[in-house]
Amino acid sequence: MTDDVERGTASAAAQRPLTLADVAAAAGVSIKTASRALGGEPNVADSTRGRVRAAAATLGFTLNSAASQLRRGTAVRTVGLVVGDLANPFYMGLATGVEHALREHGLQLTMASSDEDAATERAIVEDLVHRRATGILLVSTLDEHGELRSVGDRGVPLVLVDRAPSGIEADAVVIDNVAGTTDAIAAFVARGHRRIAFVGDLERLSPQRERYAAYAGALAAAGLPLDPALVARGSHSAVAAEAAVRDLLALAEPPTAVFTANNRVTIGAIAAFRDVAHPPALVGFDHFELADALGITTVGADTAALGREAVAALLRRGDGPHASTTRALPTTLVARGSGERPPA
Amino acid sequence: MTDDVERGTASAAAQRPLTLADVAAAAGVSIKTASRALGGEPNVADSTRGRVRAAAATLGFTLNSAASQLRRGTAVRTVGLVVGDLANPFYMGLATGVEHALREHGLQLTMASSDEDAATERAIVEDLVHRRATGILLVSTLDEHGELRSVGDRGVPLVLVDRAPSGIEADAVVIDNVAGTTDAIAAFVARGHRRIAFVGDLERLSPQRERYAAYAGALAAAGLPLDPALVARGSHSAVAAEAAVRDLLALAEPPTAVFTANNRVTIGAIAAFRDVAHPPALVGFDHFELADALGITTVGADTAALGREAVAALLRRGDGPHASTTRALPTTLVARGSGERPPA
DNA sequence: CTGAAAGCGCTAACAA
DNA sequence: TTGTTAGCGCTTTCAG
Repeated sequence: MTDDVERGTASAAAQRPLTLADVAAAAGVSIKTASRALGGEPNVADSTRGRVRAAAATLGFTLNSAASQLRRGTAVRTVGLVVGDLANPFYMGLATGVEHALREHGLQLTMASSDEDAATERAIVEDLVHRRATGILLVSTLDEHGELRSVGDRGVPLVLVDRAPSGIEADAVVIDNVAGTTDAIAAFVARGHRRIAFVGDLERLSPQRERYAAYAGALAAAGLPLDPALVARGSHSAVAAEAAVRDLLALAEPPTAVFTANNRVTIGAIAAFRDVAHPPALVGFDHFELADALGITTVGADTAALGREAVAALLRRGDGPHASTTRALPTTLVARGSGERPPA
Repeated sequence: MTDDVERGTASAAAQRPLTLADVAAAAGVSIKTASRALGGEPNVADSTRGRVRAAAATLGFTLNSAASQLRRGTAVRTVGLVVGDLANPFYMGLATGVEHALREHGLQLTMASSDEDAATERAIVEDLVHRRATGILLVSTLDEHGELRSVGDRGVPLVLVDRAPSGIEADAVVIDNVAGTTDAIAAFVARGHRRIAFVGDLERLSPQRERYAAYAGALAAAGLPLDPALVARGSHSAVAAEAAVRDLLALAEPPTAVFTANNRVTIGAIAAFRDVAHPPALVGFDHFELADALGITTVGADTAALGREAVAALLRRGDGPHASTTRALPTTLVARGSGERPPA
């Protein structure tokens, strides 16, 4: 090791971390005065403040937030948003709504992705609790949320987003999946479709289960049979969904209408339809920016509103204990052509 | 004070924040043993660890990361990614690449949006510096980056992403905007286009300036005049871009080809073309998921690779000082139909 | 307006 | 395996 040599050089960056004491000494003031000057407190002579700031800049010093937080007993108010996939536009709309709502309350957002992995989710949540976050908004990848009780027990408000709580009393903000799906299937039925396919994402995700159940229910309500050959679940990527839809199209009796249970699956269906002369009718769950340009009929909720509601629930919880609530956001069905095609 | 009275009540939530001492007392061990048990250190009897954990759970205690961080002198290694718009898929691809690269190095990601606002950007960066982040990846909304010198001076490695540094020596990872744009315009020219429009985002963003300059250069190289009527800059939303493109289409001599200088502008152009029988050729900068399904020719870089490169640059910087580098990622032109339409 | 002393909650060092 | 002591860097008293 050549540490000593390196240490010897005069100018280079400080080896020992700088503290307020160093700045105070350099500026010729007491530690407390330096603290006041740098912390933006009043009652410091302008000249003193300038001298301290200059010294800090010269030395390359910055306040240590861990120390000030410890002494103050209160952190910068920060809310954590934990999602499953940073590349999914659904979460991005959510994040945008969350951020704007937080900004109105002077709260900071810090966002992390669990990559739909339970262990990663746990680590992220644990870190937020240790840091005494002002709150946590969680799109949980867990099947069972009992373990999350400890979050609230340790004083950090938690709101589950998009996925309904299971095995726990917790605030949640979700989408009215049943109404949305029922509307979509009913519209198909009204147009005379009788062979309506369902293409979904992973079954363990509660919105997917709700959408599937609503699909089955809507068929039953219309007196239509639920044909297992027309059901494809578990496509967690657009590519997988595309393959699933191709399989449906290759059936001896293909569906005349396809319901895709989230945005990724819808993208897959669009890809699968590309070279098909007379594709089935298509309605997808989740709105997306290019649906308009593509003429794709979608049903879904306002994701930014979902984010705003989640923040509102969090702040309500922070105000004091009360019964847990689950709010379901309404969906709208937006006709853009693909969903209105008649049976072949 | 009525502390004694309050303390006397049995059940309710603690008023005074809990500390390790409370847990240690409840578990009948010393503070240090409690620390070891909860901190996951070795050399604690399993029975002891269990007792301490149970006590902590009962009391609703969790370690205070500010205190442990202060004592340890080192935080959880966290990298901050600051982007301008959480809803832009370009940033989401970037975030995905960043996250995966960080995960390989055991680093955590925390992400925040400046909303393209300079003051917000400053506040976020300042907070990351105070928290002694392991590094900052910044898509800066600032025109001039001189003020960011203090970030590095205070010991936090900084890498500028997507936008070239100005007025500062700093590591940066950008896209080869000149090559990408030149390729796109050259392809138009090779197909016989002579009236090629440029539709861009805000001029103050350096990638936009580079793309515009490359557009002008490519026209000159082909011996074509730069017609100001065919240039529309400053569309920061898809809606604004749509209007700009409509204006171009309404010209007495409309363009036969349109180059859109980023993904948002491309979306606007697609919308503007919707009801047009014979739209001009279109090439857009930035790849996007639905380009395939829509048959839109795009030129762009791999955004996930951009994120990985940014992390690599950050870690290199963290290893020790060296000359600043700017790396430009190569672009590819992907023909999907819209760009290959001949002049009307 | 400025300063001295105390201590926030935790963990590194050293015992035992 | 467990306990004792000291102190991380800052801000809060309380005095000048």
